[in-house]
Amino acid sequence: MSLLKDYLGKFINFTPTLERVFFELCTIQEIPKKTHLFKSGDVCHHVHFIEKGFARVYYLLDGRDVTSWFAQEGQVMSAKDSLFTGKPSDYNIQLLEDSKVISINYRKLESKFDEYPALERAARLITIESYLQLDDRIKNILFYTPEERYLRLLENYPNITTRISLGYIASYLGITQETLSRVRARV
Amino acid sequence: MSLLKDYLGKFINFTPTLERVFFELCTIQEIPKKTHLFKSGDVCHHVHFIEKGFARVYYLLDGRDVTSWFAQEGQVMSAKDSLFTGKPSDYNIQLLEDSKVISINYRKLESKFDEYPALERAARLITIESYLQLDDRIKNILFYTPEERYLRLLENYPNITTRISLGYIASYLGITQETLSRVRARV
DNA sequence: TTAATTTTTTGATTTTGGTCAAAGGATTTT
DNA sequence: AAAATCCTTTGACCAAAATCAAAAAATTAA
Repeated sequence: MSLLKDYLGKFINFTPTLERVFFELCTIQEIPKKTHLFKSGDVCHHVHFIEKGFARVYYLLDGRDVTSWFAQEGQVMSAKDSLFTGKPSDYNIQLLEDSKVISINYRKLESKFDEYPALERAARLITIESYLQLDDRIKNILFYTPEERYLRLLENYPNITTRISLGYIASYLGITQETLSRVRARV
Repeated sequence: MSLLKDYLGKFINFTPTLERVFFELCTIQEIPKKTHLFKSGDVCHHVHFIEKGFARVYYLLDGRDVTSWFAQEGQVMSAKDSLFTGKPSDYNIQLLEDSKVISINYRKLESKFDEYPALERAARLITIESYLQLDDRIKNILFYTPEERYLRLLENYPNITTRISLGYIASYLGITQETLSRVRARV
């Protein structure tokens, strides 16, 4: 649990009570790679925190498999389009390595907000963090060439090339794997 | 003020006290077109609500002017990359029509959250709305062709072509204005 | 109303990245 | 260890959009 406590520490000052209330909403699991934590079309009720391992969010559009997000140790992920709306999601979540995952029941968390405003504050701040990540992603897509996008991804995930296969990285960058292979040959 | 009250009504149940506290943070102004509400490099402390008119968020990258967001009557806009971080923004905000703008002091708003959790809740829900808008924008860019993106934009802003010049729309769609002109000729 | 400016369209050409296909490596399974 | 599968690279060709340039249309200012 220690990575999760570190992560949340940026957003909340845990009292013993708050800590107990929060961690009662969590379940921890060891899950083998390739497992799907979530499938598109379902409604998402959980936020997943990666204690160990690597996961991706992706979607399928007329046969194409497009990765839209990665999460490694110390990061959260969810099908937020569904989590925030209660509607079925466009996204899937899949583990790319054997992982240790803490899943937080977001519906139960929401139900604590009236009693524990500190939890609602943490949720707000984490939503802001998610917003800023998306904003960065859009800047990347709109302002930079594929080569620049690849280099910037490597800054955020220095070891991604040893952990994640080329095709997933390419689709995250919005290019084909052939193009990424050529970019890589150049740099 | 009535558009703003309608907008906020989706996120908060105003008591007379809350309403007074909130609207004390607001200033309303009539501002001529082409005025900049905000310039990149500055730190943003306000959220702007468009009561009347049209505005865009854009940034400049080695000479290119790229529009990243539009807001018309009933919508909010801000340089959120700065608003949420306190760092200088990459974005500019400019009015494209003579407008009536309500500006909300976000720093003062934040300072009310401890005393009025309902305000923090509204802020959280509006942040979620912003997140979902960005998520939609990314899906648009990654999944659809320029022609499809244009048609989808028209669904959200049916009258945009009569109000906003082609170049701004093109850069929002991630294409050149020549390409948009040809797309338009086809449809 | 005319002149000036800005916006939009059209054309020719170039560039970038996509597609299709196949070969080479690496990893996993039997 | 061999076979099978999966992942990555390379090549030839193609398509979409960018770029450069200029003309036409619309808007604004004089």
